[in-house]
Amino acid sequence: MQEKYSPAEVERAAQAHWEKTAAARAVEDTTRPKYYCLSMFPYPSGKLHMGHVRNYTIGDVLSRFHAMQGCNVLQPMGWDAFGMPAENAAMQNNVPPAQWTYANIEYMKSQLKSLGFAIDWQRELATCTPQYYRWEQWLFTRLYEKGLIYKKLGTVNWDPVDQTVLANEQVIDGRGWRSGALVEKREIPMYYMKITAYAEELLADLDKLPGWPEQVRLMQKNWIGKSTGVRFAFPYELDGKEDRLWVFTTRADTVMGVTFCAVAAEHPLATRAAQDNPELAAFVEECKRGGVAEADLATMEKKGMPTGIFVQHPLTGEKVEVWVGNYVLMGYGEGAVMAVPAHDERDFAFAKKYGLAIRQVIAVDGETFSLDGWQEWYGDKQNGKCVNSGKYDGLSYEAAVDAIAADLAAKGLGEKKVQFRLRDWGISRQRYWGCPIPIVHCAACGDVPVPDAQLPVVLPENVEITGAGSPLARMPEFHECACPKCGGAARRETDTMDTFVESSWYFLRYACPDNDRAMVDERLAYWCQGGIDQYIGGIEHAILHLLYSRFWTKLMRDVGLFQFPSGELKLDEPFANLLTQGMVVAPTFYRETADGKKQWINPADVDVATDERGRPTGATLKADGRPVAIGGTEKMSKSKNNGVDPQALIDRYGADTARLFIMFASPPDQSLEWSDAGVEGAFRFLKRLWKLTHDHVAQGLVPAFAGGELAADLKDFRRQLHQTIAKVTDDYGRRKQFNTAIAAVMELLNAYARLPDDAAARAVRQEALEAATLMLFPIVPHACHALYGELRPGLDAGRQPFPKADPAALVQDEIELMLQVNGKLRGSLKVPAAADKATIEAAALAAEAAQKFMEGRPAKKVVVVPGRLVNIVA
RNA sequence: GCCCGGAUGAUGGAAUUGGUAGACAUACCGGACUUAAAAUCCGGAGCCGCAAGGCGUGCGGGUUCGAUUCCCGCUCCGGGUACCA
Repeated sequence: MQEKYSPAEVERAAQAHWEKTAAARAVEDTTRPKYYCLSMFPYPSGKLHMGHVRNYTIGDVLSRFHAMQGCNVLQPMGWDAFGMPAENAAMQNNVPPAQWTYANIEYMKSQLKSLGFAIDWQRELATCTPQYYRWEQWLFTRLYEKGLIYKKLGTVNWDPVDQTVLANEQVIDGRGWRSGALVEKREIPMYYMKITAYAEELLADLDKLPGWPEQVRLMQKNWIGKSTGVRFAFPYELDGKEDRLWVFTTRADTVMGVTFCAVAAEHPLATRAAQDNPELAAFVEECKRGGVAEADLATMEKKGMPTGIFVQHPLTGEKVEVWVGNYVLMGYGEGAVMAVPAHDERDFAFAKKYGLAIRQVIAVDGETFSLDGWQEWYGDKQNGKCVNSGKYDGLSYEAAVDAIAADLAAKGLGEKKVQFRLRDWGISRQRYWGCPIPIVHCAACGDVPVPDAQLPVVLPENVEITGAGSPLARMPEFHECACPKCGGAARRETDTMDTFVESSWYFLRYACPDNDRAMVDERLAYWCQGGIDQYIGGIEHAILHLLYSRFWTKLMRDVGLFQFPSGELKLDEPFANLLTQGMVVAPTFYRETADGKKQWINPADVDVATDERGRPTGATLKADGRPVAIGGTEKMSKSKNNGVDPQALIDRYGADTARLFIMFASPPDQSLEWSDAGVEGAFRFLKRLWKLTHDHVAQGLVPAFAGGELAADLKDFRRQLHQTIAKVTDDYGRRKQFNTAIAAVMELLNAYARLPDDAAARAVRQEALEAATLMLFPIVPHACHALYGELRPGLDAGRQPFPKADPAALVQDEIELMLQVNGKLRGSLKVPAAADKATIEAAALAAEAAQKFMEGRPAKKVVVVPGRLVNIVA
């Protein structure tokens, strides 16, 4: 055995062995329990970053651990290959997106391989290949025919200079990122998926997911946002025609306090009023400026202007003026809201600003209403009672809502309605690098889905990206086509799909990536029975990706795709267990260019000066020594250029050290501020493990301890060994917390190093090293493969069962209890493990430390916590 | 703005169900080995205090024999906010 630990050699040999034995190949096998361990597939941005290493190491640890527990493990990997960065790169470097993407995939795959993950590469898929996306197009046409996909207008960010639609990320302070032009809202036709038709089920089924973090279920619940309210109308007459202004409210109990209504700039009433009011027309135009991101809309200054149009209050008949408000959005609900300034904080601020009437209709006992400022209780549903509300006076929230809804219904002006915050999913993108939407537009036949025989609609790969409009729209060879129905000249849809669509079903395709006749086949029924056993990915996907994936699984179920000749796969929810890893965050650095844009600089290219508390005080660019600005600490991303490439770490210390270090740095669900301080420690630990094994092996192998009498110190050590096995098993299996598992093994090896250097200890040493290498194998598989091979020549560490704790070794005769007086730690006492409560109490009261701090007072109470402590209250 | 998290020594973190706060590491300090250094090994260390002891888990309150853990109110940091993925 080599005396020195040399990771490069060890890792090359272990990887060659796994390659030769096809160790990671997953084959359906009904004789063993399956364990489908899925990590979120990466966007091929160029290089791996630390977030990837963390994500995929967690997946690999769980995969390898479960394989050692006897499971048939599937750990696949693929590429979320469509997306915007490829187009940006194309503009910057003049390389077609496909070429850039495939080159990135090749490099990142080599990085993943060098990290030694037990991935079944035969199942690799990339979403940008027609072999993959043809099935997405195929399902699209099915859903279109079922009415689950439909067309309507949607609002987008429009860059008037580049003549293109911008992503929210590309709108910076209301301007286009490249042109610097003020962004406008524009309404364009888009395809929508009817996710709202599944809102009830998506909400209810959250209860079927005990293996998900409560946090994520709560976020999804709030996102879906089920609320019961009242949809009702304000009647009005305009231009000689009678009509109704519809609104929705969850606070129908306050309807008597309505003093005005507000509509979106695009609302028909606003459009009509603007016709003969140039000032209002200008305001409507102003409202259309700016982007569509919710965060911007919610934080901007609320502005409004009266339309001069009045509607009738549905209960009192009173005249209510209609305003245009920049905070009301056409796409949400009715595009109009009722305003009750006395009991809604936003309406209150608006009314104060424009001097509109504020009418109190809710009172809470002991509280005094004032028009001067907003108080929390004004919106209180729990304790409020109606006042100034005529016949509704004195009613509680629920009683008032019921009575008012009934009265509105009697007049035919409204009814109770369940409403969701969740909106239908707009999937059209005016971009090139995405899956083409399989629709043909025919003047005679309308929108015609592409027939199966003509699928896939292949995305042309040799294109030039200019950043202005969609290249597909400029390619007649792509969009000129014959109508599948009538054969006449027609135009192919040039929009592509949201890339969230590809990531909504890739995990099902891993079961059968090679099937060119069907989207999924029977193999799905094997791997996905009961759901995917473990899904691991970043918490940033808690809502969108996970909600869309849940939705698509239900769609595929309802299209009948889970019915196989061998039986039906019952699958309502794709992911049985979810581990959301915390973000790996890093500081951002930038310089402003002459035209005021931020140029992001990688942390690796920056020197940071800190004060004595380690806080950054300034930063300079390594290349020129001149200062750079320090931005926020954010998740590692391509757009902020703050990703840290793990390659330098792997090259210097090896994959095992990188894996060990990132697992030891913090528990997986916690966010992690990147710093490589401590990498040396991880490397040192592996060197130490190597040396301890070497020194033992050099004295000749002995059989592992298998029973018999031991001296007290060896007995204690064995107890620690088996406690460690129990703890590590629990940490890997139930807790999924790896830093504490590593710490426990470190402690074990610290104790090992203190064992006496005599013949009696050798069998225990053998037992401990075998167990330690197997316990660490899931985290540092290369080193442990080599070490175990030295300890047990001819045996393959990865194929060994995980060590089992021996209950006999865990037995303890005497235990130590902490001794508290009045809740403060004052000493400890040793008692027999079997001692009863009375014995412990007596021993505690007699203890010197207890006597001293009781200062002669009698014990009022003695609390005994078995196995832990005694607290004397004196 | 809204929804969801987080905050513990100089640093990453531990304390699993309300029961020894600071395990295990990093950095630091001291010692051994060495001509010397690196590597390695051993030891020290929350803060205040000579000690006895006191204080201490972002801040302010509360519940409890006992609170890092539960409740109420804040501050700051991170994630999401529907076209970044």
